[in-house]
Amino acid sequence: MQFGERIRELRESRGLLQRQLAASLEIDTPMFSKIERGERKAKREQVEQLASLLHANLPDLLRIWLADQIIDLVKNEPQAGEALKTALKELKKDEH
Amino acid sequence: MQFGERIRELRESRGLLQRQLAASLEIDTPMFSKIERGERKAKREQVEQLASLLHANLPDLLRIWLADQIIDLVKNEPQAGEALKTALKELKKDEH
DNA sequence: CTATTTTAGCCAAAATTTGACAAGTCATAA
DNA sequence: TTATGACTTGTCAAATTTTGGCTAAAATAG
Repeated sequence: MQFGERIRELRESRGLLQRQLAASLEIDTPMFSKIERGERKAKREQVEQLASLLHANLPDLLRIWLADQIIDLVKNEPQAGEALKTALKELKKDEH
Repeated sequence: MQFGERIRELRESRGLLQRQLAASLEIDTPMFSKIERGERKAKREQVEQLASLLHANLPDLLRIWLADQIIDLVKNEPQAGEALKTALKELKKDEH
C-alpha cells in the first residue's frame, strides 16, 4: 500500500474532492493530484493535516509515507534489501 | 559501522593520505575529510571509485553507504522502525 | 453536449546539495 | 621555538533538485 493510494481511498470513502483537501492544505488541485499518484511527495506537515482531515491514524499514515520515501531511496539499488536490514540493526542499536 | 569510518579504516590500513584519495576522486582534501566524518555524503560514483582504489568489496560498501542514507532519512521519526519493516516487505513484493 | 473533476506539462521560485577556498588546529620534527 | 604536514572548520557561490502554481488537456458525471 502506497501513501497516495491510501489517501485516495480515505478521501473517496468520505466523499471528498481533491480540490477540497487541496484547499485545506493550501496547495492547488494539480499538486494534490500528484501527491495522490505518488508523482510528488507530501510534506510531513501535510501528512499530519491529512490524518486530521480524514480522521485517519497518524502514526500509520506516517509509517506508509516514510516507507514510500525509503523505497524511493533504495529502488534500483542491488543492495537495497541488505541495506535496509543494516539500517534496521543500526536503529535498534541506537534505541538502547 | 558507518560509511566514513569504514573508508578511514581502509585508507589507513593501506597507508594512504586523505589528499591522495581526494585527488583520485577529483575533490579537495577538506571535502574528503567531511565524507570520512559523515558530514557530507559521498556520491554513488565516488563509492565505486573508493571500492576500486581501496580494493574493497563494492556491494558491501554500497550496503553501508545506502544504510547511512536510510538512517539519515528516518532518524527523528517515531515510526522509523515500522517504516523500515514496511519498506522491506514492499521490496520483497517487487522482487517476484 | 456541458459541467466538473482530475491529470499532464511546463516554468520559475525556493531550498538543498556540492565543491572550493581560506584559515584554523594538532602533532611532530628541526 | 619555528616549521612542516595532515587534517578539520567555517563560509561562500555554483549547481542541482524540489516545490508550487499556471494553463490546458483528458476523463468522468449529469
